[in-house]
Amino acid sequence: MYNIKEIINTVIEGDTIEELKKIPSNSIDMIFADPPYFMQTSGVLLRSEGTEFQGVDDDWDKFNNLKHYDAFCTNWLKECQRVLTKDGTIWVIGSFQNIYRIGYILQDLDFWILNDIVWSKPNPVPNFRGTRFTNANETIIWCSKSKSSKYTFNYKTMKSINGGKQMKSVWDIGICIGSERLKDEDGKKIHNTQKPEKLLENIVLSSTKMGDIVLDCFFGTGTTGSVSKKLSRNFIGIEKEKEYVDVSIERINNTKILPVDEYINGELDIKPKRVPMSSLIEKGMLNIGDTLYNKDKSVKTVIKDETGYVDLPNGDLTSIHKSSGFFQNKTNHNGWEYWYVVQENNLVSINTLRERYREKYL
Amino acid sequence: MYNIKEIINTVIEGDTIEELKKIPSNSIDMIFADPPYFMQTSGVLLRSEGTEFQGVDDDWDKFNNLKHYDAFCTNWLKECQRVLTKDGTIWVIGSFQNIYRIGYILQDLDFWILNDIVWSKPNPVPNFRGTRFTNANETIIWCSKSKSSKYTFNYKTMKSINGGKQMKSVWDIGICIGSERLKDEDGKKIHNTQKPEKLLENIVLSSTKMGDIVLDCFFGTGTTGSVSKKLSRNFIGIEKEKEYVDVSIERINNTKILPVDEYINGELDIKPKRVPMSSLIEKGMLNIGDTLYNKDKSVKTVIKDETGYVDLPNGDLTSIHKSSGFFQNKTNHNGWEYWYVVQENNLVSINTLRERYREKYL
DNA sequence: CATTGATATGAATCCTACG
DNA sequence: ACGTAGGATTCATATCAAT
Repeated sequence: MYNIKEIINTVIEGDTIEELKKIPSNSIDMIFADPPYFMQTSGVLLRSEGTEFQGVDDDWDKFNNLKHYDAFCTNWLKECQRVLTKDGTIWVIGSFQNIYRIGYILQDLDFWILNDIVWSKPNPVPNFRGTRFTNANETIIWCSKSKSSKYTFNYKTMKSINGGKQMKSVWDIGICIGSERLKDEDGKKIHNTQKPEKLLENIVLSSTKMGDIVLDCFFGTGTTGSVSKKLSRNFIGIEKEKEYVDVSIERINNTKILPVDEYINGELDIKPKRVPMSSLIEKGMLNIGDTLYNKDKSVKTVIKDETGYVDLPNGDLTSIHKSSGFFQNKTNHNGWEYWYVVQENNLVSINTLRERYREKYL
Repeated sequence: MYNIKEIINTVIEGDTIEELKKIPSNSIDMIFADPPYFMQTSGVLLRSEGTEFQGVDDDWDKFNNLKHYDAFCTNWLKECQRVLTKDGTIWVIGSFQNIYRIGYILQDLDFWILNDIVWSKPNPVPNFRGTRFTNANETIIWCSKSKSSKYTFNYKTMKSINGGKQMKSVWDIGICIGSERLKDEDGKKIHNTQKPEKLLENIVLSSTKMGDIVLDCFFGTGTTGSVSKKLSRNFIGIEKEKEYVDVSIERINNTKILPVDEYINGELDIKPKRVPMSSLIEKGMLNIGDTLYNKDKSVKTVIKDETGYVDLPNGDLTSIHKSSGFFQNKTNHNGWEYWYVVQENNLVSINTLRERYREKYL
């Protein structure tokens, strides 16, 4: 069994399942997995001008049949579930050839699907023969370890990155080409399925915090490691092929850690400490007997006890939240934004008092 | 067992699996299926202003667990496979809650996936609580009955509709709202999951020919029937709920058949009849012993026999296609466009001779 | 009539820290 | 583990009223 501290920010050369078995349980915050797709391609595919299209024809993508592929995936996904912390999440990318096997197995293992992200490619490989729609998408399934996991999702960070709108499950990202694509001395691509960094940036920024441990058990050229380093996360890579291990280590060594900004440190998603009404009363910022008003003073109530409960017209005692809901005839309620109090002849929001409390005492 | 002619362009009220069993084998050209998604929602979901979101809470979407759902889907998908013609195709739509069950079962039943289409929604329901990425996509899996099916795909029709570019597997289509959404007298939506007609238009136009029989075994409000009628295809609907049956019949009666155009009749995808070299020789348009040249006359060969085989420099006999490939040092080859023959002192493309043959004899 | 603004709503696995 | 209270949360489009 590995000591987790000794394998952090390293690439382990070895078989995915064998190496996963050596990682301690409940030690990994997030996993990204880009397994073999089992493309089941056969023969050569020619472009219309007669040249040969270089698709995925690697030995690592060969399986005897779907059932073998299922067994393989069940094995490594079980180990992934074991090594994840209880609130950890896993992302698995695939295409129509394999993603239905992956999704089915994930559900059978009681992973809980949070989203299925569509990687929509503006520049996909066209369908050379005109036999189908251009296959312009891959799917990334995002799951928590279990239904009850309190997973990390940096909602406001992603909303801000997305120009102030909720980020959707469809991501338009170009395939990995140009200078980002790793090539050997002859200019030949080193790996057939290198993923674009933008894809991993979205994944890492949305589902991890600074300092988290990200595991990629099909490391390839190390995109996950490089992006994790850039964004001040820790990574662990597992990769079977020595050639890829060497390439990824060099790539990560050449990667610079970015200056920490509000997206990287996730400050937009830090939740302020909770403040109960009783704390304001305890500090004398509010008092039992104080009258609370809504903004236009058309509604009022009185603080009745040290917990901050107020009275309703029928005499019931209840929280500032329930009471604000009652007076607005709504089922929800945020009393902090509804109620005001008169202090020194000014109408002051109790939310303002809460902010003062946080500044002074937290 | 139904007589297929008697159920064409009708809506059958009844249980999906029971009614499918009464449809003759190998009788249906295309199936569109929009099964229950088994959403597994619970409780109420409130918008931030406090009103309740009206999601899918119909009895037809309730199952005990995933295994029951799997068994249900296996049953109806098996019947679908039986009723499809050998070259028939099926489209099944779903969301992340169920589509991995569907895709897995389809593959286990030896359906052959042709594409997974992403229905990308510009106007999805937002995530009210900020807990995930906005779920902005559904998936439609398109399969042929078997790997060897010679399925219909109107490639050029779809390319033309798409402004001259190959149509991709990602479709941007808005959800069904406004006047297209069927409502009752009180203005309430009749069905919780009515699909947009644009979606079905793409499906019907791409994968069927005029006059084909389209089956929808979860007919709902009859979008499939209405679109099929508009586009001069035949439909059969199966629907359990009498309310939906009545609504769909009225809807289809009010649907007008569109004037047949080049998209509806699929003329862009009509393939010219194949003409063997032997036919041109038989009709005396070419003769054994004729010399064939490439366009600049730098390469030549001679027709050696009645099948139209020509000789290579090494003496081998081979087809016009293989030989044109040989001289261009390519693995592919279209001999019709490469070779010319001298007739009445003019260099004439053998492709021109083929066109003359088609005009005269086909 | 054109424009602006308020309101309604759609396949949704939609909260969580603390006691 | 479970109940409770604190507290956070939406986008595109259609319709209709008001200007």
